Amino acid sequence: MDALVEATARILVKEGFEKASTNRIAEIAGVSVGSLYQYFPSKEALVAAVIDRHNEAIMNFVRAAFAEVADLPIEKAVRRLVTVAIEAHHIDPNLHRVLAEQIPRSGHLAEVEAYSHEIHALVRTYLERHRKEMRKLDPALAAFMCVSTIEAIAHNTVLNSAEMLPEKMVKVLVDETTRMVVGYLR
Amino acid sequence: MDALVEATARILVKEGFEKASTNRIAEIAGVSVGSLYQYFPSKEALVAAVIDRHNEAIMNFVRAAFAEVADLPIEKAVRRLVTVAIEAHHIDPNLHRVLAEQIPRSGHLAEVEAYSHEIHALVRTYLERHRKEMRKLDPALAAFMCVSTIEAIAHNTVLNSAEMLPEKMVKVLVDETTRMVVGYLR
Amino acid sequence: MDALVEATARILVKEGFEKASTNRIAEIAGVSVGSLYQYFPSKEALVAAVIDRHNEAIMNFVRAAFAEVADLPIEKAVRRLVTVAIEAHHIDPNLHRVLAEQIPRSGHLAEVEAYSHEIHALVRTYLERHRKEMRKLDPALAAFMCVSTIEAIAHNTVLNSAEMLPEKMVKVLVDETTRMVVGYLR
Amino acid sequence: MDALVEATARILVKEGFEKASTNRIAEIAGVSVGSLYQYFPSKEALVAAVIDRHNEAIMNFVRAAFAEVADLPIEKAVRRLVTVAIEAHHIDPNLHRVLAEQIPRSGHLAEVEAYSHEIHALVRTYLERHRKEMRKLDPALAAFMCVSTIEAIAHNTVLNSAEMLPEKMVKVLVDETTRMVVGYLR
DNA sequence: AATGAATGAGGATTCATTCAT
DNA sequence: CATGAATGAATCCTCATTCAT
Repeated sequence: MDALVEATARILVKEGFEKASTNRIAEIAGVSVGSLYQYFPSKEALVAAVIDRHNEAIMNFVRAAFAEVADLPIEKAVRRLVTVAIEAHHIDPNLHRVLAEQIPRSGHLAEVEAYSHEIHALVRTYLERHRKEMRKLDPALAAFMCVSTIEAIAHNTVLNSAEMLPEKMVKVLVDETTRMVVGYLR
Repeated sequence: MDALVEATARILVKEGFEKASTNRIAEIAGVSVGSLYQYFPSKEALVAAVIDRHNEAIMNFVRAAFAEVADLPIEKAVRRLVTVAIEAHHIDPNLHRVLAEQIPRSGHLAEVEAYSHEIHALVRTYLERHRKEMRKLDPALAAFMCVSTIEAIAHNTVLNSAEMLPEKMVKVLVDETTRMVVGYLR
Repeated sequence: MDALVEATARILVKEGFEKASTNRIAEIAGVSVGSLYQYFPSKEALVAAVIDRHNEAIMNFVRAAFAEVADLPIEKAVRRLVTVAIEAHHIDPNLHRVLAEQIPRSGHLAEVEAYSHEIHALVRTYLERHRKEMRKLDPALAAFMCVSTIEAIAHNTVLNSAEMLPEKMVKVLVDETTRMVVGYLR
Repeated sequence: MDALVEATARILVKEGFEKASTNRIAEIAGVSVGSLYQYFPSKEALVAAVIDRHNEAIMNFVRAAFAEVADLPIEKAVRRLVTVAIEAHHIDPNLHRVLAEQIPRSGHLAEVEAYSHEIHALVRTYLERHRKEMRKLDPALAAFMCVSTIEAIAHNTVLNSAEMLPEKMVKVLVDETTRMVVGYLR
């Protein structure tokens, strides 16, 4: 039931993980607990479904971006990818935050790491195709550097921006991040 | 009681947050639950104390590093700070991981953000003192970029390195991160 | 539906009473829960059907034995009946055991007692027909004594023999039981 | 807490196993569920305690009887033991019935079988000491026959007598059982 | 007649917190 | 000060039963 995943996400965001009891989730989804357990074998499985749905949504953005960017020169490519990273974090920032907290303890690290690996692989592939535009560097290492940097800036920008930064500087941040990453690669 | 904070940290690391019941913590600390509540008004307060102790330990490293580095040129300073960031993540990586998960849900975000602000301020101060070595840039923005980048790489290196990177590349990583950050600032 | 009774018996034996949910029974029987409730008004009714089927199977043995034995002298008759009692416990020993546990709590004591009465009546009838071969005794009382003794030994032999007795002593046990009962009657 | 065992026994007898929820038991015992779990790790452990208490009470009768009877000739000894068996079944017949149902499914068969073994051993020891009064027979086998017979008659007498027998015939039943068993042994 | 999704009361168990001693 | 027995609300999950299709 899609309503159950939706309800779980909503409660996770609005009331936190502790309040997300299976009975409450079922109630919000408009079904009975019994029905919940007809579709999901455990609370954990429900949370896993939420995580997956969210990650899949993000990955759709990301995969599309890499396709788009495959033949672009690094400056343009990085700019686009940074923009996409920030956009991706805007998909559902509050859910993203809650899930970031829940994932490690929910035993879904494995699934999430699969996405992480995919992103590293995509970056690495791009870097290898465009190695002539860059200085000599180890593709795996460079991928790690780029992913860590872009991901962190996007994460902090979207999740903490009100606290840490003058608002509405996304354009500037994209510029800066692009500069940092491209400077590093060249 | 310091033993209580220690016991909490130990259980958090060894058995996870779910197993860290107040009764269990008191038992490990060698006192009674009653005594626990004599010193800490709630479980949350105990966790807060653990968070604080850990952050204080990290901040000691960090503050010392900034003192050390205040007059160094940016290349040397950044290299030292990156090294310290990685070392700081090594203080108690498992506890760090658990706390990173617990903090947002424990309502202690505020305390943690104070440390975050302090670090941003330290970086910003350094950058302002050394602005002649750099291109023209907004100190707050540059601080945000540097802290995000260094913190992310240190975090990912220490917590996930086995998964993502060939081991024992700390030296290389410090070089690369330094290059990225310095390249960005200049 | 006979498949339902069969499925119930199978689950009762293989997975125990706790696992025998109506949904599971229906699944094993290859029908839907709805169909189950078309044929049996409740889970209890299903269990009752299993009990009945099992008791009927046993009673067929027993009735046949009494017919066979009606004109035999007591020594031969008792030997035959003891043998049959043990054979009857071999029909489906595991089901027998599970049902022995379930019957009292399932509220089917009444049905089972009807079979018990029938057996007592059969014994009593035999004893009355053969009273010349015996000492003077109250037929009801003697029937109670004989049935209790034979049933208990057959039950313990089949259900616990591995624990309590050297194996393969059935022949000896029949001899002994016959001796005890005949000695009592004469 | 003894009140908990008592409450469990009472509920088991008065309302059946299905109604014996831990919350209900705690309520009847006059404590909270939490306290129940302070003393017993699970519902099963509580039931085990009830079983043990009941078996211990019975075994006190039985052990005393065997001590008393050790040097008596078989006629007197058997009469006494039969009487004690019936008395023992009178200790708490309703509880006895419920437990007889619960034991096999509660996984406490092992404990109960220990008592069974003890009784067989006591009988066997008696028989060996008095073998001169009897025909030649295998002590283990004879013990099995005697225990099965006496136990069954006592059980049926106490638990089903209203259904199966004219009441108040205990004296007669003791006579008959003694006759049957002594006749068998001699 | 058959289906199987939906129901929801109920059960075992945990744990932060209190308070009489 | 310290203790730890006692509390009971809250949680996850099961299962007999119903009923719209």
